[in-house]
Amino acid sequence: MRESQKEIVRSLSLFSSMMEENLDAILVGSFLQRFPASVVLFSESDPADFLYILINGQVELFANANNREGTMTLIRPIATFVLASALVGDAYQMSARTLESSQILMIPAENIRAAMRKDKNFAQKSVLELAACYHGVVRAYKSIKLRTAVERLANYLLVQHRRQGEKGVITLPVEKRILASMLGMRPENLSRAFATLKPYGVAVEGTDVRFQKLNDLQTLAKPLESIDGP
Amino acid sequence: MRESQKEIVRSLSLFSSMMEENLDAILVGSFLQRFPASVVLFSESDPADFLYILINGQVELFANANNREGTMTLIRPIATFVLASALVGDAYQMSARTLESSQILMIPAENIRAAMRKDKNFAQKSVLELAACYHGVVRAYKSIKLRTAVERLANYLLVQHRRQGEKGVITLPVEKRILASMLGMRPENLSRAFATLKPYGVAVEGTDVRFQKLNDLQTLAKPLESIDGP
DNA sequence: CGACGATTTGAATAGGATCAATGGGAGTGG
DNA sequence: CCACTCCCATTGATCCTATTCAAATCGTCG
Repeated sequence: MRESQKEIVRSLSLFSSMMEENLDAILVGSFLQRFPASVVLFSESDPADFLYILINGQVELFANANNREGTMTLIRPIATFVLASALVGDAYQMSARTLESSQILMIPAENIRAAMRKDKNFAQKSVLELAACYHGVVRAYKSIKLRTAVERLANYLLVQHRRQGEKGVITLPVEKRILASMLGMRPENLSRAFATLKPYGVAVEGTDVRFQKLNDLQTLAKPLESIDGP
Repeated sequence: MRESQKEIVRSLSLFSSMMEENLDAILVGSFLQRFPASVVLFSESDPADFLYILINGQVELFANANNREGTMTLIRPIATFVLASALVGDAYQMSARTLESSQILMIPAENIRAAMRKDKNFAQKSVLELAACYHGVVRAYKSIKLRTAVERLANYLLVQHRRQGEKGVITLPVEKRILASMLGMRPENLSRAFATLKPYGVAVEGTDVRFQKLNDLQTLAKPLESIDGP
């Protein structure tokens, strides 16, 4: 484990205030690996042997049932994923695959559990991190239960617009196929949802989306802080 | 706070191994209250001032958006709810209402946060509890994303059947109206879903449901451990 | 250039929602 | 105790959303 990698780990709030020796202990047996695109890192129900940290690239967490597959969430750097499973020590709840070539740090889950037992501060940080994860799924759950496909897309676009700096245009961070799955629809339906938003000033050009009537779009989307953030 | 109430709290794994003095400290300012049915305890976006413990009765957590309302989950005794919000100290993510007359213990959220800072063991237990909550929402999210309404109902029935002791008959623990909302459908659609399951040996008699062809029902439901539990 | 996958568009279908009407209990008040 | 009311549950008819199947177009990469 090189110093530079340790600094990356420390940049995460989960590890930011961890004592040096505990952080060193966590990183024993960890390894950084580069995966090409479209590699399955693990599958749901595999024993959760590692906590993952995405250093760069992009990862999709997805799930299968009844011959159907759905994107649960997307991970972008720098962030941990499958923290809950690693902390509890049971099986992964979702599968993961790289969407692009990605550098990923893998930390033995046992190290994480040991740290939780030993390091009070880390346990507290874990509580906050897990609460944030929980919050995120609850939002996604509300969104799919209470909104139509077009509303979900409209709100997704508005959230991205805010995150990307309110420039009147955004770049979709993933393939539309994946975006469709994340929003709980088929690719065909996403195309049609974009078409439905055209009268609301949404102009799609490849991976770029331009907004010409933000007020109209907001009126349609009816964003809620409890789902879409502040 | 009477001794008997303290014992109830201690019966929860979250508090089971907490030192006596810390438990006493948590319960300062807590109060036990009986609410009639259909009382809203709090609404999403209210500041999370309390951790709730349902002693008896039944509580529904629900959410609103766009004039629609949906049941997020049901709480049955004895269990805490809104732990994540209480631990983090921001707003509730869901609203809550009693479905029956219910006894509820309300613990000031600040006490919970103080305990997390002070009591390493409690922080660890909180991690496990939050991970379990997270797991639960992920299951619900998978279910609604990957299954049809009939499949969700079939799997719900099988889970209840297991929980109620595999007797070939179950009693629905909630009104069908609420069950429908929890499964992400309209009451009318739940009726039709039950009708669809009739050829699979599902016989509804009021709040009782009898199973006459469990194998057929399982074949239809295709239950998965990662969604429906072991 | 050629092949492959992603995206879009069209047509038909299926799954749920909505609207409307009826029946069935539970609780209330006379 | 009974009539009345209200809400839940069921059923039918219809509408709307989203999926499926099919085909055409576009882009990218080898």
